[in-house]
Amino acid sequence: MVSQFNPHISVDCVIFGFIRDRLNVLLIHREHDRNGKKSHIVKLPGNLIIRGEPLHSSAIRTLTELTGLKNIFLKQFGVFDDPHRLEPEEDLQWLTDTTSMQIERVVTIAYYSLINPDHTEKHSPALLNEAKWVPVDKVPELIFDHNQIINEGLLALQKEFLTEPLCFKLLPVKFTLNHLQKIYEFILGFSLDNRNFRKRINRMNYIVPLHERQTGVSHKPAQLYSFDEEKFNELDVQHTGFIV
Amino acid sequence: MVSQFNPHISVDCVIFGFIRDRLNVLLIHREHDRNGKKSHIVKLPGNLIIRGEPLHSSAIRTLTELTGLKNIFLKQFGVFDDPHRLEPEEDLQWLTDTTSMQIERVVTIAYYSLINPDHTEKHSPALLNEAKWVPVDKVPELIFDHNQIINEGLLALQKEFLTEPLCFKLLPVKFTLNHLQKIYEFILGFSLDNRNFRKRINRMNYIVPLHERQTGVSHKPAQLYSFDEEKFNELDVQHTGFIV
DNA sequence: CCAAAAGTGTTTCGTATACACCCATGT
DNA sequence: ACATGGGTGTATACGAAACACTTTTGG
Repeated sequence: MVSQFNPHISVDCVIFGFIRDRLNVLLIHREHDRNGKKSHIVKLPGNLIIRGEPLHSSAIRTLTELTGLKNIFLKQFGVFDDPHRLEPEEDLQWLTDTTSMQIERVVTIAYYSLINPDHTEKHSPALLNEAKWVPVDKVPELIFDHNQIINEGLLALQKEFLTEPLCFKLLPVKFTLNHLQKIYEFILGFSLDNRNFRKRINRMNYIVPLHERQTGVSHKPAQLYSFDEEKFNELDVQHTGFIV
Repeated sequence: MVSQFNPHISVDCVIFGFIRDRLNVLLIHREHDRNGKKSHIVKLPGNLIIRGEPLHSSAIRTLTELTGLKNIFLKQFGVFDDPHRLEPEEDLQWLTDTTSMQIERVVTIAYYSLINPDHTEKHSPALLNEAKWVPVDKVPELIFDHNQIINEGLLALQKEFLTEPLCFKLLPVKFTLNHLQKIYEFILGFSLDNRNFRKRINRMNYIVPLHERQTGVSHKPAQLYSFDEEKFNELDVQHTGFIV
């Protein structure tokens, strides 16, 4: 029987979500028994592609299984092809065991994805079992080159955050300006002046104040805003330096 | 006998060079006979990778064979994986004929490269025969999805041109400011005010005037400049908006 | 009334933009 | 002397940066 998988190419996803003022990544934790020897592996969500499957579909498949979300933002940011990336031997063994395939070399295409964890299907079996949110600055040692993939994904994200309106993928539809600012500060790694930040935002007519305020907070409730994507796209200005 | 090639993964290179105020791409022209039927194909430089070969090495191999250049700037910008990208049938036939391999599906990793055509080995056999410089706005119909690859490479180049000092890869070591400006204008697709452009350049202490001027031109000879990469790297400023 | 976060204005400085003419060289 | 591209200065306007206190709510 010929396997449904293409054993030469895989897709890995770095899924970012912002939880309590910190950027987190979704990681898969798995126990593995081999000849009675137990090992615990932590890895990025991802899989060998199915024969004839577009890479993008493979990534979507992985994400939907994990989060129950449709319409996920995905961005291909790199290719990891080191011929020795599947070492050490025991990690490769895990892969051959779980796929039951002879694996020679796998080139993986890496995507990052931005989601709002509040929107995920909290009771998806994957999220309850294997998948866990981990702050980006507390990622443990992962299998293969997955630590490197996260690092490069983060760099790509930081770079594109400067010029594309990616922040709204991490935010709820209705958000406060301070929440927006926190996301920028964390991802760019430096802090912004609150007054100047708000002045910049006010100049952007595609970030629109709603007739609505926060509720249930024990302090002055903040004005809620939303992102008007249509208005944003109308401006065909070159977005060099979005926000900052 | 097992082929040396990995029939699942290839590398294609979009090689840009600036010739007479225009951006050009290096394309491979090849005649192909099949059962007495001749066809003429035009394609990007690129190949199936060799088993166990890093992608970057494969790209370098292709480029060095073509241009005789060492130390070539290469940037991976995309992955082309459409399961049907090798259609139509006759194009796929060309590939199976020339590789003598059974080809199922090939995912290609695309790189762009920036070179100064003056530095290429003019008498390299490849440049004399198959390879030809073609202005980017006059690229003919290419095999497979190679037109799309060029288009996306150009978009990636335009984007990165705004934030990285890529221009110097296209220029000779000693260049004039007007030459630099022409490159920006062509690649970004709009024109720049000469006086304001020079003012910006003057503020960059890593673009240094030499004690040397142009010779052999029938007009006022221009001041020559060079790029001081060390000085540039010392500034760890965020280069949002390099030049423009 | 206290804690906690929201929200607000002014000044200073630097850079972006717009714009038109003279200069040095080869032929 | 003319053709060709090289090279220069000023005035205006807008946005970036720096900076500290008052407001509104829930507990």
